[in-house]
Amino acid sequence: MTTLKELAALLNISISTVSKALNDSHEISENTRIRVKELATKLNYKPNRIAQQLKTNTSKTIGVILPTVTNPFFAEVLHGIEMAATNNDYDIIVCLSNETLHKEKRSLDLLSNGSVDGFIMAVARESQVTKQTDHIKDVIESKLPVLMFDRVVDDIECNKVIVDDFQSVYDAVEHLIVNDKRKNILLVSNIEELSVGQLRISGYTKALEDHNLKPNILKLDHAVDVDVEKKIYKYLKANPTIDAILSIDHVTGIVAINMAKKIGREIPKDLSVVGFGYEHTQLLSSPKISIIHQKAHRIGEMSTQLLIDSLKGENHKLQTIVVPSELQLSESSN
Amino acid sequence: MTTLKELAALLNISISTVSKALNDSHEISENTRIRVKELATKLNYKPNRIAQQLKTNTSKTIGVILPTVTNPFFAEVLHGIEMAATNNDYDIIVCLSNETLHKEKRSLDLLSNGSVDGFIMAVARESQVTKQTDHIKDVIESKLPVLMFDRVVDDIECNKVIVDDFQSVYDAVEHLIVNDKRKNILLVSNIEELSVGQLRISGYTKALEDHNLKPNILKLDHAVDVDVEKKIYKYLKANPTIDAILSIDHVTGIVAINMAKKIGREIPKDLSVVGFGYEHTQLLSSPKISIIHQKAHRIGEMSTQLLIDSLKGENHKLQTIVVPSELQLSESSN
DNA sequence: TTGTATGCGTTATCAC
DNA sequence: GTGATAACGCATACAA
Repeated sequence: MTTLKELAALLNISISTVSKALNDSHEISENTRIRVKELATKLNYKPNRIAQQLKTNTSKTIGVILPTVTNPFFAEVLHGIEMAATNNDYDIIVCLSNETLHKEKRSLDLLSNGSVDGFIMAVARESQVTKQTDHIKDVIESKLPVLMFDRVVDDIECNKVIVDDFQSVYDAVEHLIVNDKRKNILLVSNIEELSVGQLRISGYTKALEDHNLKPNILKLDHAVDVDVEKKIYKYLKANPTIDAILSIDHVTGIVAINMAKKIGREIPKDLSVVGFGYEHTQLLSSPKISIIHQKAHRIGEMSTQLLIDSLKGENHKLQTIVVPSELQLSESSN
Repeated sequence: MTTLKELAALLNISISTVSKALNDSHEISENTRIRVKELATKLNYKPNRIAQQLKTNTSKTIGVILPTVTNPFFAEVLHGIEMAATNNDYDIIVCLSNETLHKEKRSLDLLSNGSVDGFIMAVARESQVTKQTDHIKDVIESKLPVLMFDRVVDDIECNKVIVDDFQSVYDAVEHLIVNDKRKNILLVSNIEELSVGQLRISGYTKALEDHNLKPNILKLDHAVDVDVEKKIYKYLKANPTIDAILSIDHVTGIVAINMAKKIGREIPKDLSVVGFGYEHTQLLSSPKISIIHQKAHRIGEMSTQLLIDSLKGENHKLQTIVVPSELQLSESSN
């Protein structure tokens, strides 16, 4: 890699002159500036990022800590983060907690040494369930800003970007009741221990209450495996009065459609199915599932922008941004 | 952040003594070493990573450039990369090319300034289609090692980790012919312009040739949208003699199953369906699709290990590793 | 056993 | 308009 020193030596001028010339300092003469720049491009000089970082004590890098990236929600969020970061000339270092406390802790710890200027994270399942979040507080106390999205710790004060989990489910359920005239709505859940799961269940329960209907919840293991099919199949078979299904994750809704068809129930005639979903979710089911589409990409973008703003000191008051979801109904034309 | 200087000042000893003590140098007395370490842990001292990087001229960071991360294949590869990197005490900086040449170029360029010690990448669609790969060659010439996986540029010499695209499809097709007695196998393709797509098509064509059958290819736009359903539906309707479908991506196979059911074809009785797939792919279809399961996670792990080995100078000869896929048949028990 | 000095590549302050 | 010098935080060769 070419350095300032090398350029200076070749041009027989001092390092500082080269530096200034490259940075378009007014002190430098037109002549030398051109000479310097020519040689620089010729030798493909690039300022050493590490040295700049040491000098300025900022890394222009964001640490991104995700529970997993094989879940399409987080993948899409990551996409949004990457775009926004790039647009602001930030890099991202990505760590995956794999839903474990210890990996999350380790990642925060390892990056809290100047590697990053701040963090964007969604809390690992284990941390959230066991309510162990001291490691996150430590980071914040060490003056490294943390932005939490989606899965959020209530008693930690920091910028947050969340989804309207309660409201979006409430609205979807209400739509099932009012528009589709459903009375027996089953909720299928495999994430009831997460903050988002609880919010979604609350939205469901409240909507039913408000319409004097009673809730009906089928809980599944959070490890999504083949058993899911069997359990849903059995349940639907045993409860033929179910006339709508609300899945609060992005896969059991599709499974439910497949199982219902197998039993011979007509969709959407005798059964409405709503799930959470993303880009291609609807393409994978036939008849089409209705989805609560979380704007994952947007969540990533907003999180990044909010963190970077606070990094620039443009935003000192902490805030919580709610990104609304969109209810995408299946087109009955299918 | 605590620094060596601060520790030294508080202990009234020199910086280098502190440094040596923390690094367990034999030169330092038991006594001071303990004193130093105690204070260090008390003040939560962490060596400034940036300074270490500048000093040692290595970043212990790998640049990972992916075409996208919402495709589950790349998401799973990323997971593997992250795990292997973490195990080797490396960080990863992730950039997404969004399948474009210019973003890929930009990412390589921006990180080629000391930010990373090497790259792991899968070539963007645009770069591969237009055969513009000079930017990659430039990086390699600048002595930054590049490892390419999955989508690979033949005339670039570097370490590579690829999938047995040709062979796995060949085997799958042969299985359809020999075991399932299929004679009219349709290939559904939306990635025929990618190297991997071409290899998969070759495997298909060759297998048919070897059994004196004739190929039959349905090409779709690579933008996966609702039209896919209609096209597949129409085709199946118009060609009732089709008795097997091979999808060379991870979504059109499921769509094909749904459309075939709609037409009334029985699976797997009169129609076998094989696609590419990952972790949860099979869960999303009913009856189960058979999948060629690429070991995406393993591809990520091996890529990372190979790159790190070469970084350590343990591996000077370039190699190409082929990671075999696994044909996962649908259990007819469903 | 401890301390001093130097350099990594850059930027910035100050003197010439 | 140019250059010498210091500093960022750390590691290490060398001196004491």
